[in-house]
Amino acid sequence: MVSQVYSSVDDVELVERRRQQVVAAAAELYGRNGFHKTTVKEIAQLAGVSAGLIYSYVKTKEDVLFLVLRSVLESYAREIPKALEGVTDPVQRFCTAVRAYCEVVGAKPDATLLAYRETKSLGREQQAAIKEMELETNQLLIQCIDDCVVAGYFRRINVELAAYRLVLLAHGWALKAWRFKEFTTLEEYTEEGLDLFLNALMTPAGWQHYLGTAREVAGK
Amino acid sequence: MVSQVYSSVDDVELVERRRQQVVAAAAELYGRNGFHKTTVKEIAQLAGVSAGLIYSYVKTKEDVLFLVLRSVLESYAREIPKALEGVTDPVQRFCTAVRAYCEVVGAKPDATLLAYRETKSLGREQQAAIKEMELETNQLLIQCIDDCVVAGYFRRINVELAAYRLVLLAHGWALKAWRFKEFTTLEEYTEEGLDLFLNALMTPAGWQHYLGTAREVAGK
Amino acid sequence: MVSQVYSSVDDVELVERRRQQVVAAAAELYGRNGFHKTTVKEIAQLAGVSAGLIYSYVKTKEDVLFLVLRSVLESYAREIPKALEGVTDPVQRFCTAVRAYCEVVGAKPDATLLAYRETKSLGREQQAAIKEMELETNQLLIQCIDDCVVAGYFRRINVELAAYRLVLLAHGWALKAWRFKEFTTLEEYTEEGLDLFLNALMTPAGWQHYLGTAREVAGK
Amino acid sequence: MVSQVYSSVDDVELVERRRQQVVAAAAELYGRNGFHKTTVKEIAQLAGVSAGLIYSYVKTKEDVLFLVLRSVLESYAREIPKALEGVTDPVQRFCTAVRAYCEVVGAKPDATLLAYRETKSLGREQQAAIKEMELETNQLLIQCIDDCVVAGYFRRINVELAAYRLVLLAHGWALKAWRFKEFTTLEEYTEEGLDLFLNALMTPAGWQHYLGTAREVAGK
DNA sequence: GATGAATGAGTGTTCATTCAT
DNA sequence: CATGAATGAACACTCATTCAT
Repeated sequence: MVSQVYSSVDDVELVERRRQQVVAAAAELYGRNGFHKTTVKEIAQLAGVSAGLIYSYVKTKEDVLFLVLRSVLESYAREIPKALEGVTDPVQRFCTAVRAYCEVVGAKPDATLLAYRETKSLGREQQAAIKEMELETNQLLIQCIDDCVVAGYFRRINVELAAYRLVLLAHGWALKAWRFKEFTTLEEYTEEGLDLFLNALMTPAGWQHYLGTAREVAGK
Repeated sequence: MVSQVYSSVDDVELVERRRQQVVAAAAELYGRNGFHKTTVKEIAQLAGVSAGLIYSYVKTKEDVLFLVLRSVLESYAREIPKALEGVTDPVQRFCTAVRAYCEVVGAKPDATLLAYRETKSLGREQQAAIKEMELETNQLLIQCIDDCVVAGYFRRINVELAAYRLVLLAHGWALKAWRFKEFTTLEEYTEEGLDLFLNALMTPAGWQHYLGTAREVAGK
Repeated sequence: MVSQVYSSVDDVELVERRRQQVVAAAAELYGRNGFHKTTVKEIAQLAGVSAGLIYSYVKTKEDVLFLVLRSVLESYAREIPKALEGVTDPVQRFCTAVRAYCEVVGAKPDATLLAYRETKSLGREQQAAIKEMELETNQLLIQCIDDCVVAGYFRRINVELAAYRLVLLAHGWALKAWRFKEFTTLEEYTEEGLDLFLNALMTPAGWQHYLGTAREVAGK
Repeated sequence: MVSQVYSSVDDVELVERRRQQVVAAAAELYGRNGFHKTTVKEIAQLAGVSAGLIYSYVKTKEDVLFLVLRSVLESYAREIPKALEGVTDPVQRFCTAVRAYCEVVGAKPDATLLAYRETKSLGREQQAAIKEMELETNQLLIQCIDDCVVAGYFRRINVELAAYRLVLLAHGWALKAWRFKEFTTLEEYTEEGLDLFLNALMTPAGWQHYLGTAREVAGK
């Protein structure tokens, strides 16, 4: 389903390496000046290659944007599962996922902003591919929430909607970072947000369980 | 403080009328194709005027974007106070403000999206003017929250941060409307969101008061 | 032969008055910014009329330039004969004509420059009309020189060529005024130039006559 | 001191070649239709390149004009010293310089006219650079005249003013060529002009020396 | 006669993309 | 595989000119 980007070069490893060069340069410039004001030549220059070369690894200017956005979304899809590794308790998994998401976004807020701003600059298919990837990430959160619901820790709520609220919690940092940075930190923002959600979602049984595991975690 | 846009035409009423024409057409096209892919000629055509005429009411293509975004932000600043008219109870005012914000966003989600996507396409000064307007709107929410805190109905929390969470609640609908529309309604989204916040913010005294006024409101 | 400029207004006096307004404003602006960089609106504004009005007295933008240049050339054709009034001695007439030409040019050097720069911006016919007027002015000089030749005061030379050298003497001040002003005056420039020509043109009889009349003039 | 024109292409030889192409085409068109009426696309077409290419070798349309004018002024600065090579006698050097100047102007009268007409279309800096170059050329004449003065051949006159009169002699041909061609030749125009100046400038010692060297030259 | 809003053709300039070397 | 010169389509913006009022 994820649409591929054509390259005239066969050597897979080289393709990967060159694209990373280009994507890094492009991400930098897109963040600074936006996609439309960034020229292919500028990207080439910052990447240390010729303008023509880019077209050996990509068919259009928009492909570069797609590669950049894909790499952002991939980092989400990579980091959250990584953070969840070894965490088994449902509520802990939920909290961990939320924190991980916020942290990934916090590490590169510009990248998240870019996705909001420029996804629409892609062609239909690539736009769909990006949305698809976002849905996959969301699925991770949905799964976490659902596990808590099934375990009786969370109330029976609209799971997908709840997941989106968490996504907005994470993305919200990026969207308003220019203001937030003036009076709070990512951690405070995340923890308070998490607290807000736990208050709203947790069942009495959930609280009992949560406080128990929290004590346990603290006891280690 | 709000930066003005130059017009070579003096007749204030005419300027207003023509700009509305142009802004309406531009908003439509920006929403459909984005700011950069939208041609001044396309705007002129949709607005039913000549391309040259636009430049009698605006100095640059970016000015048109500014006028569009300004009209969006103005609708926020207009609708929320309007909804609050005659509402005196602090908690009711809070709820009303949130609902009004969500509704105004829900009425033109594309416009809100546009602000997120294209504000950065403006020049420094106009960007600042837009942010200024956003802060003014936020101030309305901040005031509502603060009144509740002062009255003892809300816990003593970081008021501005809370306001931003509400802003994100409202904007969130626009940001993810493409998905939300598939499984929920604006009203459900808003009410559940509001509920979530009330749960997190309200003091016991607040609840007591709230349930009282709610009964009263229902009793009417 | 002199091409006319069409006006939709009949009242001759009004036409004259309006055109003077416009020509004065245009001359000022052409001198400052050149013909091409000057817009009709700018001229209208400086002239204190509406842009549309200009087109009641003129058919095209180039007509305005033509009127400006014509007024310059007319001032030559007016001032030189005026200076010659009452002067009867051939050599004195010659000297007077040259001095008058230099003075007219010196009074409005920008106008002369304008003629050099922008005559080519006119249409064929108007260009020809301007050249025609210049030839008429030159004819005045030719006549003066020829009278001196006939009287035996000047050597038998190519009269028209000599006339052109005098024209270039006069125009030369305008062409290089930016530099001349730094180390000489119009009068010194003129007198030295005249002296140069007299030296080259005068016959012995001419000198004898000239010194006699000069003494006479001084004696008054 | 001479302001440079930016080129995005590094290969010096290629830049030189392409610019010559463009300058030749532009000079032709400027001479025919003037700078302002000449389109960049027209230049490109006549030069046999694409419109976009011009902007690899030049930053603005005005840069093209500057290159054209610079090449004209450079030809003056090149041809006069070249003609003076091997000529040692001061008066002969003077005559040679004047003749060379007239000849180089006569070879491309349109180019000289162009300088008069369009220098003002340049930006401040480039205008200054052109004037600077003109002053350098004038310096050549000033030197020649001064040498004659120092040698006692010429009277003690305002050397710079005299130089300018010679410049106007040379340029005069270009300015009035449209008329001169009808009744004289460049050579006649030049020689008569030179004669006029020699008559005015030379001392008795100068004449004696001059007639001697002239006989000598004729004797060869 | 006078106004100035409206028109729309025209142009300088940019930049994604190609391709000969 | 890599370069960068060359192309040419596209677009913002200007301004002479018109015409309804």
